[in-house]
Amino acid sequence: MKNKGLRKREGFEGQRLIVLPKKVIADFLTRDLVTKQIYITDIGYYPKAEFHYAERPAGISQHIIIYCVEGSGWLEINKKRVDVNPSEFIIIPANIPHRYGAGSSKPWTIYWVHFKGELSAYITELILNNSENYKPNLSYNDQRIKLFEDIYNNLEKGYSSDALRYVNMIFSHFLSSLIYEEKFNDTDKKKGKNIISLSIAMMQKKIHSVIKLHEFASFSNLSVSHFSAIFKTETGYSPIEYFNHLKIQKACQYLSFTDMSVKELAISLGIEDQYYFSRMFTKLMGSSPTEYRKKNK
Amino acid sequence: MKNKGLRKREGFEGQRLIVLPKKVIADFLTRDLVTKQIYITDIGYYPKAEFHYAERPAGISQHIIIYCVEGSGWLEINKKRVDVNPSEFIIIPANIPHRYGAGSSKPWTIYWVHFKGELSAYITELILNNSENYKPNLSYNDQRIKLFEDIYNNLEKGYSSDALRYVNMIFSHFLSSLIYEEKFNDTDKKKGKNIISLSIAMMQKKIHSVIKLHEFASFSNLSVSHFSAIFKTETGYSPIEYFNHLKIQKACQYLSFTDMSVKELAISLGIEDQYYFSRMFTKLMGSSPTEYRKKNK
DNA sequence: AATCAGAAAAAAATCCATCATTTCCATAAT
DNA sequence: ATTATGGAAATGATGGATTTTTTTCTGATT
Repeated sequence: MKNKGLRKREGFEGQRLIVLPKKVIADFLTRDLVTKQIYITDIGYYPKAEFHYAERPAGISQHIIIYCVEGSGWLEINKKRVDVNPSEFIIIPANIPHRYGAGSSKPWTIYWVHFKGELSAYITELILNNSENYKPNLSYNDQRIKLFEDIYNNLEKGYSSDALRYVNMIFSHFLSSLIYEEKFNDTDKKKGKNIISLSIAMMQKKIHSVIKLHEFASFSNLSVSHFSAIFKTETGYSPIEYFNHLKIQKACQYLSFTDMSVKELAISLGIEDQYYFSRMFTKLMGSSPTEYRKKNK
Repeated sequence: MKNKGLRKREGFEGQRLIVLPKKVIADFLTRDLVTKQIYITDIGYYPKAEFHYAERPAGISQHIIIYCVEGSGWLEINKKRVDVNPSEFIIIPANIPHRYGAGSSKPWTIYWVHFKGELSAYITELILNNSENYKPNLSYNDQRIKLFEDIYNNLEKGYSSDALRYVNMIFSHFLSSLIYEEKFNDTDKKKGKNIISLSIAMMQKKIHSVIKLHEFASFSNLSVSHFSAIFKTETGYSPIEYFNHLKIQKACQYLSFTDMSVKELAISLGIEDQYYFSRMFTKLMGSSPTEYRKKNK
């Protein structure tokens, strides 16, 4: 790593890389029903890839995905120059001229993979749909990296048809995570975290009672004014307004599925004054409670 | 569940099931390049499925996979009777006459899925290769169940083309785990071999504490200098640098998915000085912690 | 070849200070 | 009940100076 001033293509301390043999590609990957859809041809990891540089005036026949862990780099494609920073991906479609390289001050650390197959162009396109400037819109997720490492580790063990099929099926999963960010992240993580969603959960639980604004506020350990303010910016509604919406929603359910009178209904939702309830309902739903019941029963 | 003596096909307390609408199958799943390879038509979960019973004298056009979590059941296919016990899978190829049902004393709890697609017959065959009596040779692995639940949860949210592609690409991963048991289980097990991956595992476990270099070294029974040296050649990073990277990655997750303050975060990662943490983060990720949070939330 | 000890050089951690930004409350107006 | 506003307090970002730890290097030992 001491050849300052030179651009190099391979050889970094700690690097790992696997290039699938031509024979394996020809004999198995392009023939097997599973792998011929999508298969990896090369995969690797370059830590602190000083002077890393690649120039391909005619592109290559594989699609390329690069994931930058650290440091920075750049990509030049279609006369566009794209900076690449930590926790960003880039995708380079097959047969498109391009150049890329590590940044000079802080060279990037990257995972990369080349792939082909009958479905590859289509998938690449889907990823590009979720991208800006060849960078998919994604946030950090270590599950994605685990998939990558799983792939790498299995390939390292050899090229049995088993391993190859297995690896490329996981690769599908990996690719899907680039196409559909939100789904990939959604699983269970972002529930019950912040003050606002906690408050909303509380509203849902206490839908049958009267709760004053200051109770919500003190539940959240915030002053009334401040609580109000952030609630509004987060949800677009002020707290009580939101709470009332929930109540009206509940009312709709009761109207459709029970025979409760409007008065009973109002009381069960903690709204003492049935007339007030009726007016509120009408204002929100466009029709009065009984009208609504007629229409929806 | 009180209809003793009767065999029933649907309806168990706590059951979950999704049947993809015919229209979705016809309009999207069989047409999209990705999904037409493999797509799910039905998926579900039946807890304690008392009197569960299905008889299909001509089979059905989808392949079926059933995973038994608890209790027991049986399958009759090709004149063979197969007992099904906890943590076992069974696979039933399309168009083969069969019957199956829950055991009478301890009825099974099952996950199940029906699938079709151009590749489905081939995949089914591969799974059968790894099976005895229609039972894939597998040991318990909860990652597999997680994949299943991920699939279920995403389907539950709707049938957008995004969700459908995503789900069926994970399904690929799931299926591959049935074909290649050893590989699927291998991921973390084989890590325990060399000193470096042991150290990294330790880092991951102790991500919340301060650990000095000499502790890592003595943990590995190596001198500080030697440990440092081999760590660097293997990973491309020096030990503490690597450890810090892990911490920053963790920080990214917390920033995206929680409302923890930067100070709390720093402390939770064993970095007493929040200012130092902030600087380190910025240096590595290119943006300060709160900037990062804004961008990725 | 693998390992260690020791020392110099490099980098990381700590501490302190400063400035910018955000959060928060009290008050008043709507 | 909600929104607007000003000022106080807390939090966060950044820089420099200093101390501590880590990294790297060399040569010696097993």
